[in-house]
Amino acid sequence: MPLKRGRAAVRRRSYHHGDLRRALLEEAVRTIDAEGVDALTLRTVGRRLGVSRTALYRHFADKNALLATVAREGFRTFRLALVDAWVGAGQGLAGFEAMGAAYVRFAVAHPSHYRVMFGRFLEKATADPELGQEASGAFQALVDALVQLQERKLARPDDPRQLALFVWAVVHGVAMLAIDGQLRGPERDIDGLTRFAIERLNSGIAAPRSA
Amino acid sequence: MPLKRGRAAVRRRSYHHGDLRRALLEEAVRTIDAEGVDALTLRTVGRRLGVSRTALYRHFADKNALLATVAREGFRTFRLALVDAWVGAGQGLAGFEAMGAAYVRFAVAHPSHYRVMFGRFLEKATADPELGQEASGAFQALVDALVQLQERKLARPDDPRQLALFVWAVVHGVAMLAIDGQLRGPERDIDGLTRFAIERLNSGIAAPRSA
DNA sequence: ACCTGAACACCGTTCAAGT
DNA sequence: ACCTGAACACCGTTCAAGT
Repeated sequence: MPLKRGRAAVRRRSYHHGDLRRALLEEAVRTIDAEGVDALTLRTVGRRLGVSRTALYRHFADKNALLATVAREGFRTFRLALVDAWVGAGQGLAGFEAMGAAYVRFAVAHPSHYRVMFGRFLEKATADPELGQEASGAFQALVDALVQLQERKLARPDDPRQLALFVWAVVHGVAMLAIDGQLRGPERDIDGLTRFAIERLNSGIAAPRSA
Repeated sequence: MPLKRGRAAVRRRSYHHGDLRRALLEEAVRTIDAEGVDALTLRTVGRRLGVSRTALYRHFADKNALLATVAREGFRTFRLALVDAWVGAGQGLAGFEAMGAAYVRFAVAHPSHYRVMFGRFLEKATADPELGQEASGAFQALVDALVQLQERKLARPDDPRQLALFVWAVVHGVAMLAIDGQLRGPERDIDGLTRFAIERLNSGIAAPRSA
């Protein structure tokens, strides 16, 4: 089969002195998003890139390190999506709502990737400090938004980190229920719950009128 | 090694005509709670019970079926814990708060078990309808409580299922953040966030005064 | 420097065979 | 009915060897 050989050779050449690390990462993300984490095997990734199944060890310590990097990159694009929504909607309460919607949208669009980012987070984070940093960055985007809301008297003057953790828990909870398939049947649509949650959330963290 | 043989024989006899299914289930839960889902291998479970590694297939279709049953039993004790807290605190708002605290407490006490219950729920649920029923039962305990709060004018007169989904998302979010190790460092203690979340939650779902 | 191929110690699952 | 043991097709990882 010269045709197949030829194609493999082309692939091979392009990574042989190209960025195999980058290619491995992208292939991993592709597999995870399409088939889930369990479907990710180092052997398959290697085969798809036309590379031996152990070539990966030149670029990552082990499979866990690969997953940690996948999670790290996930947090980076996640943060960008959140900030984009916040800025795009002109900040303030509208920005806050847009950010919440963007949060859930990201999780629903990339459920498996999202799960890698949050599942058994601690173990991966201690092994890869940069992952912890990226995650903190995403969280910080939320804190920043809340601080601004507080300055404009649009949110309660509680500790902003405490407030942010609460908000995070709410959207994280909605996202997890959504991607784990718990939102089925009547009155369990994701968008409906997201809107409702953000509305009730706003009411829960709103600044008291008497203040 | 006659001593070891003797002990194995005793073990063997007790399950040989005993309830191996039950024993397998309990051993699985024990391993999951102690070492996590990934550490659960059919071979180890069999070895620990002094039984061949394929004996399990007489009682469960496969490993997934075992996990689905583990999840199902988890939902049962989970529901009981929630109802206990609700009733024990005399229902009403105090009962609602107790139920929320009990929710997070259960997840923190059995993180791996909790993860099995909620992780990739849909696939397991469709394979095991009884699992879906138990999960719905736990959810229903929450709906029932909210309906009662509404009757006493202690909660907004929204659709109780929508309200329940929101509340569920909040406590599920707090629980997930807690067991995934995201609540570390200053002002990230679990109890503090739980209390804060329930308080803000109450404020978010409270009945409007003008009603 | 980067990659390969054989080898190792694990998996879940199947199935003919035992009692 | 219930359980076993060998066998199969998979894993991640290691390591000597190639270029």
